[in-house]
Amino acid sequence: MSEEDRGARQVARPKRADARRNEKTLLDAAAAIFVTSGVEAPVRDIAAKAGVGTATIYRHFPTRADLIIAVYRHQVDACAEAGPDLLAAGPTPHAALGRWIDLFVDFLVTKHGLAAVLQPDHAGFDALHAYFLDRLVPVCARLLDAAAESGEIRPDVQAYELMRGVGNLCIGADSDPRYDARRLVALLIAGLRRPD
Amino acid sequence: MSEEDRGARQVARPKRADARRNEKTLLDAAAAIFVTSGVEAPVRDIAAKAGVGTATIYRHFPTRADLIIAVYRHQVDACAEAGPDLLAAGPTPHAALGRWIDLFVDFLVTKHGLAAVLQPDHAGFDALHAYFLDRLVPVCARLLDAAAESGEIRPDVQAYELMRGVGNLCIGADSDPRYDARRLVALLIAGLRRPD
Amino acid sequence: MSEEDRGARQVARPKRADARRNEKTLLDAAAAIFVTSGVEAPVRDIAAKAGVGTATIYRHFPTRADLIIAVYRHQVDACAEAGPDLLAAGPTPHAALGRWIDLFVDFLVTKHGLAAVLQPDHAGFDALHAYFLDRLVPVCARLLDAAAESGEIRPDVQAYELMRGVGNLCIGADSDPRYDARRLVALLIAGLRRPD
Amino acid sequence: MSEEDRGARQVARPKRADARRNEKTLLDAAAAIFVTSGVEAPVRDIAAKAGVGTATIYRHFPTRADLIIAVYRHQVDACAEAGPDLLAAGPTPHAALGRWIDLFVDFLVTKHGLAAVLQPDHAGFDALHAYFLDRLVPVCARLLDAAAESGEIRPDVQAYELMRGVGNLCIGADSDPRYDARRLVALLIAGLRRPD
DNA sequence: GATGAATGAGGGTTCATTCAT
DNA sequence: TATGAATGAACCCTCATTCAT
Repeated sequence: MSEEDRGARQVARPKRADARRNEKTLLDAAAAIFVTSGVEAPVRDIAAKAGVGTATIYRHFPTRADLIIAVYRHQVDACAEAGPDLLAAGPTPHAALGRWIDLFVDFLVTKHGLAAVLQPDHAGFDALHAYFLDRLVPVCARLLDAAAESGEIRPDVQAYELMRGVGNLCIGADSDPRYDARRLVALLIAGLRRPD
Repeated sequence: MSEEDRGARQVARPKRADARRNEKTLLDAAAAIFVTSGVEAPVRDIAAKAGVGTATIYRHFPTRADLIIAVYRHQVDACAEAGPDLLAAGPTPHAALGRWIDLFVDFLVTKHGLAAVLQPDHAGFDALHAYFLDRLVPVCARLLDAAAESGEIRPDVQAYELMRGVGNLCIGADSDPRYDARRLVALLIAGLRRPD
Repeated sequence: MSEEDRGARQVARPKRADARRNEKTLLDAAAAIFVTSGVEAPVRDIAAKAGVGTATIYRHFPTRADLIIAVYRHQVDACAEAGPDLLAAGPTPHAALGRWIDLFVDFLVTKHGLAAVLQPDHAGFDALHAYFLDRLVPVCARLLDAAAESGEIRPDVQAYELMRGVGNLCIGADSDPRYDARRLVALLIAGLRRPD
Repeated sequence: MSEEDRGARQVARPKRADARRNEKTLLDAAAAIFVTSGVEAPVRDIAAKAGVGTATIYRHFPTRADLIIAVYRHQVDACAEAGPDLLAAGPTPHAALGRWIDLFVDFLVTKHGLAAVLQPDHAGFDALHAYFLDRLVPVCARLLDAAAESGEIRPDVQAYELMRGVGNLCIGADSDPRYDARRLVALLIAGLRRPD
C-alpha cells in the first residue's frame, strides 16, 4: 500500500510503526513485571524492564488502569467470546457456566494481584473494574439466565455478584499450594443448583 | 508462673496498672480506627486517637499483626468456641457448619480490610494469618468431618481451604450494596453437599 | 540581500509559503495561549493550539525567548516608535515621558507573566530581556534626557533603571483588583520631578 | 528547675530542647539555601544542608510558606515594630514613611526570590502573602494616614497598593548592578507628595 | 516505660528538549 | 521540513520504624 493510498483514505498517521512497536515492548514488559511483582508494581520498574523512560508509559497509558486493561484485553475478550460458544456446546447451561467460569478462573489466578485490584473500591482502578464488568457480566448473565430457565439452578443469583465472588475466590490463589481457587469456585457453582 | 506470682516476688511494680490501662486504651483506639480507616490505617492515626506516642504502640505490639490479633482476639475466640456448641445443637452437622460459617462471616465483613490482610502472602502479616488459622481451622475441621461422616457432604474438602475461601468471599463486602458475602458463602456451603 | 533575491537564485522553494503560513499560525497560537496561561505556558499547549508538533516550534523559535519576542515584536516596535512622536507632541518632555510610559504599561499589564520573565536573571530569557532593552531603553533615554534638559526632572535617573522599575511594577498587575500598576507608575514618574 | 516544677506549671513537654535546637538548624539551613538558590529551592537541598531527612522539614513546616515565614519572621516583625518609632522620630510623617519603606526594601532585596513569591496569585504561597500583608500593611497604613493628615502627601493612596508596588520594585534587585531598588522606591515615595 | 522527632526510602507525575521517521 | 514519541531529570510528599531523651 503506497503512502498516497493511506493518505487518501485516512487522516494519515505516518509515525505509527515506531510507536506501535514500542507499545508492544511496553505491554510485554508490563506483563512480565506484573507476573513477578503484581499489577501494582512501581511504574519505574516497568519502564526499566522495557528500557524506556517513565514518561513513555504515561504517554501510552495515562493511568495504571489503562495499562492493566491493555495488558489483559486480549485474554478478557477471549474469555468473553467463549461464553456463547460454551453455552452452545452444552451439555447443559449449568455445565457451560461451570466451564466458562473455569476459563475466567484460569485467567485470573495466574495474574498476580489482579483479583485484589478488581475490588470496586480500590482507589484509581475504577476504569479497570468497569472494564472487566462491562465485558464479562453480560456474558455471565446470559449463561446464568439460560441455566435458570432450564431449571437447573436457582433463579435468584445476580451475575455481578457471582463474578465478584469468583474474582474474590481467586485472590492470592497462586503462591498457596493448599488453596485451589478452581476447586472452591467449583463448589460455589455447584451450590447454584436448585435445591430439590 | 502466674502474673500474680511474679508481682509478689519483687518490689511492687506500680507502673503495671498504668501499662494495663494503656493497653486497653490502645486496643479501643485501634478498634475505632480500624472501623473507620481499615486495619491498615497509619500507625500515627491510632496513636493519636489513643493519645499516646507511636512508639508506645510498637512497645505493646511489635508488629501490626500483633495489634490486630489483640483487637480481635475475643471475637475470634468466641467464634471458635461456638463451633462445638453449634455442632451439638444440630439439627445436622452440615447445618451447624453453615451457622458457624455465618458467624465467621458476620465477624469478618464488619472488619474493614481485615479479610484482605488475611492473605497468606501479605508481607508482615504471617502472625495474623497463623493466628486465625490456628484458632479456627481445627473448629472448622471438626464440623467438616462430622458432616462428612454423616454423609451430608463430600469428604474431600479441607478445612484450611474452606476457611480461606470464605475469608476471600468477605473481601470488600462492606461498601458494595450489590455484593452480599453471606449469600455467596451460603452458596459455597450449599455446594459442599454430596452430589447425589 | 532581500528575501526575493534569495528565492530567485535557486530552484523555486515551494515550501516557503507553507513555512511562512505555519509561522503565522504559530504566533497566533502562542499569543492566544500566552493570554490564558501566561508566557511560560507549556510548549505542548502552544503546539496543540497551533495544530503542529512541538518540534516545529523549536525549529522556528529555538528558545522560548525567540517565540515571545516574535509574538510581541510589533507591539514593542510600535511602542518604541511612539516615543519621538509623543515628545514632539508635548506639551512638555515630562508629560511626554508619562504618556509613553503609560503606553508601555498598557502593553505590559495585559501580557500575563511577561513582566515577571523580563528579569535579567531569568534563566534562558536573556535574549528577551536584551530585545526589550535594546528597543526601548534608547527611546526612554531620549525622553528622559529631554525632560532633564528642560529642567523638569532630576538629571540623575538612568533609562535602564527606570524601565526596569516600570516593568517590575507591572508584575502581577492583572488578577489583583486592589493593585493598579498604572497608578503606581504614575507616582513613580511624578517622583522624577525636580525637588524644588 | 526540677521536673516536678515544670510538670506543675505547664502541660510539661520534655522533648522540647532537642526539637528546638533542630528547628534552629533547619531555619539556618533554609536561610542559607534561600540566599544561594532562592526561596523556591528544592526541599531536599535544604534538608541536605541541615543534615536532616526531608520529612523533618515537613514535620516542622508543613508548607513551604510556613518555612519561609519562620525564616523571616523576626525580620518582618522588627520591621513592623519600627514603624511607630520612626513616625515618632520625625521629622515629618512623610520622612518617616520613607525611612520605614527603606527598612522594608533593605530587607527584601537581600532575600533572593522572596519578592517574586510574594505575588498574591503565586500558587501555594497564600499564607506567606497573607502574613506579610497582615504584619506590614497596617503599619504602612498608619504612616500613610499620618502623612496624608499632615498634608504632605496625596490622600488617595492605599497602603496595600503601595506595599505591593514597593515589593515589586524589589524583585530581582540583587544581581543587577544597574538596578537600585532603593533609588526607585525613593522616587515612588517622592511621587506621593501632594502636587502643589 | 513513654514519647514523638527524625529518618529516608519510595512512589507518582510533569515537561523541556532531542531525535528517528 | 514536520512530526510527536521518547527521554529522564526533578520534585513533592507519605509513612513505617528507630532512637535519644
